[in-house]
Amino acid sequence: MKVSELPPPNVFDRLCPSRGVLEHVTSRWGVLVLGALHERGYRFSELRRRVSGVSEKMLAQTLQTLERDGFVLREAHPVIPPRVDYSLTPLGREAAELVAALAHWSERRVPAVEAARESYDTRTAGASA
Amino acid sequence: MKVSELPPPNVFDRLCPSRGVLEHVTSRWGVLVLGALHERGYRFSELRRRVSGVSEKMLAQTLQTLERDGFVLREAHPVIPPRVDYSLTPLGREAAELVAALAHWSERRVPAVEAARESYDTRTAGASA
DNA sequence: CGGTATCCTGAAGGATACTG
DNA sequence: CAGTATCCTTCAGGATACCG
Repeated sequence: MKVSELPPPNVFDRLCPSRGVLEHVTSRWGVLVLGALHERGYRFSELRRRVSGVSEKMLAQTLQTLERDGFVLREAHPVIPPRVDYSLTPLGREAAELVAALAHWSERRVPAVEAARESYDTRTAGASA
Repeated sequence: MKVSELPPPNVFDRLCPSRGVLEHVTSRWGVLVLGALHERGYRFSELRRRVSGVSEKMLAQTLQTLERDGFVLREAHPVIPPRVDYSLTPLGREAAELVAALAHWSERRVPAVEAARESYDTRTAGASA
């Protein structure tokens, strides 16, 4: 007998598991952690400095989620003081490639976006007067 | 005289404008709206059905943000009943390409992620016993 | 150093009602 | 139909304190 026919994954479907995967990868800190680890491996505190603005709590939480999803490899070394290295798995590298492309695009397009905002604000100004 | 030397945009910097651009593009509903509009233009209520789970309020708010950033073109037709068409600008299409790639990747990798989660949960089970 | 546990606040976001 | 306005709830996420 054949395996049951599952509906094809569809991120636009609220209940599809792919929606959750996408949300983890595009989460506020997930994007930046993947982007950073795409450069190289980092220790916890290095990563905390690299991803400016992230709290210890959110970094730990984000790393756990990414590790559980199979994107991040966590290596704890039993030394004193403790040392934990984080890096990407092959699966995580795939995600990080795409995310890094988006990050670089955002950096490159800042001027265009700022121009669009100014234009929008001008057009919209006093519309409610 | 030359224009002032601005630091190169860097998403890892909490204060860099590119961080905000990236956050708009990767926001919960922004990703899906860009992904949907990448397929074709949509009317408001069509879009609301396409992006399952989004509320009227969040869809309107997301569209406004994306329009202001120059990603989305809004065309209101003065007819009764009202009709508004949304589509991507050239800039928005660039973002949507990248976002759509990420969305499709998420759909394709669901099995790998689910396997990783199961493995993680098994490894982790009873670790606190 | 690399976390976890607890508490607490603000902002995201849903439900509902109303309008052009 | 395509919103806006209002209210209310939930929860992401920051601050702090503590542990292995």
